[in-house]
Amino acid sequence: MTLDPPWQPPAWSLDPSRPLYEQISRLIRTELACGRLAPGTRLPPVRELAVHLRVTPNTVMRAYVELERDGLIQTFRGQGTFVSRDPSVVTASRRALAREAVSYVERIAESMGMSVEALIRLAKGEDEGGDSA
Amino acid sequence: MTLDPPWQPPAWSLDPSRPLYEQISRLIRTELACGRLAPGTRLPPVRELAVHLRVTPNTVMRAYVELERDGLIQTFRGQGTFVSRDPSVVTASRRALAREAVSYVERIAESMGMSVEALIRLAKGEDEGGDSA
DNA sequence: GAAATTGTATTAAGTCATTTGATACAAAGT
DNA sequence: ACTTTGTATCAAATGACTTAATACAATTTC
Repeated sequence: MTLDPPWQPPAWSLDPSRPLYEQISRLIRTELACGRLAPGTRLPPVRELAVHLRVTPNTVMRAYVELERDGLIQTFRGQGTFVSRDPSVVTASRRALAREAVSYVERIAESMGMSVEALIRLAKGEDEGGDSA
Repeated sequence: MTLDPPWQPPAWSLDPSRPLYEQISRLIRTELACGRLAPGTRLPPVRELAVHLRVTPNTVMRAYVELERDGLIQTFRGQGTFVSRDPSVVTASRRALAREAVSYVERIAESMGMSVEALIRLAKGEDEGGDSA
């Protein structure tokens, strides 16, 4: 019995706007955070994922290294790459992604001199003033 | 009577993480959006701002071109560069910045399979489940 | 009109991160 | 042994960004 494909990336979302290795690691990060990638799941071998994503094994490797540096995955020579079995890394990853995104809007909101809530309201279409009364 | 400095950038916030011209245009965009840069205000000459920011006139020019392409500023040879007098561009710029930031979090939230509100709550520290009752 | 100011255009070069491509080695499984 | 898989290294190509220098064009100022 041959090994069945361990996990397939959900979509072809690699664009040249940002580094490929970053997009790859972010993709896996997200899949892990939302539970579509269960703890302990085996990831595709670097060579295989490289072919699938049309990049060099080196590039996939760079993404894997980054993920392992952050404790999200573990690699074993000859065996493969696996999502960490520690369930806390999932929640940690969720938090990290959430914090990253939210702190981004917070930065923008602050530079524009408004609250995040106001920023969202503004984006959604309501007027901006607040002093219309 | 000599021309007094038209407008001075608020802070030295140029880092190598992103393109310089992008940071410059974003800076002006933000200043315009939050009203610190009034319509019709004259911007520093490319050469002057270049010296002030320690970059090449070319780089400042690239930022100005980008801003003019979006209708936020207008340039006149021999006169200088001015913020558009059209007050609607301010509100449009506000909206654009807000939309950009919010759509970013929306994208992240969606990829994580949650709402923006939940994402913010998660980032702020409360638990994620919601089934804790 | 001459000079200064300011925007615009062009060209060559240099820097840097990213990516490729190739190759070799190391550890685990069969 | 042989295959699979991760790891390491190196040279090269690519491309975006930035610098630097220079010249030209329009407007203001003298």
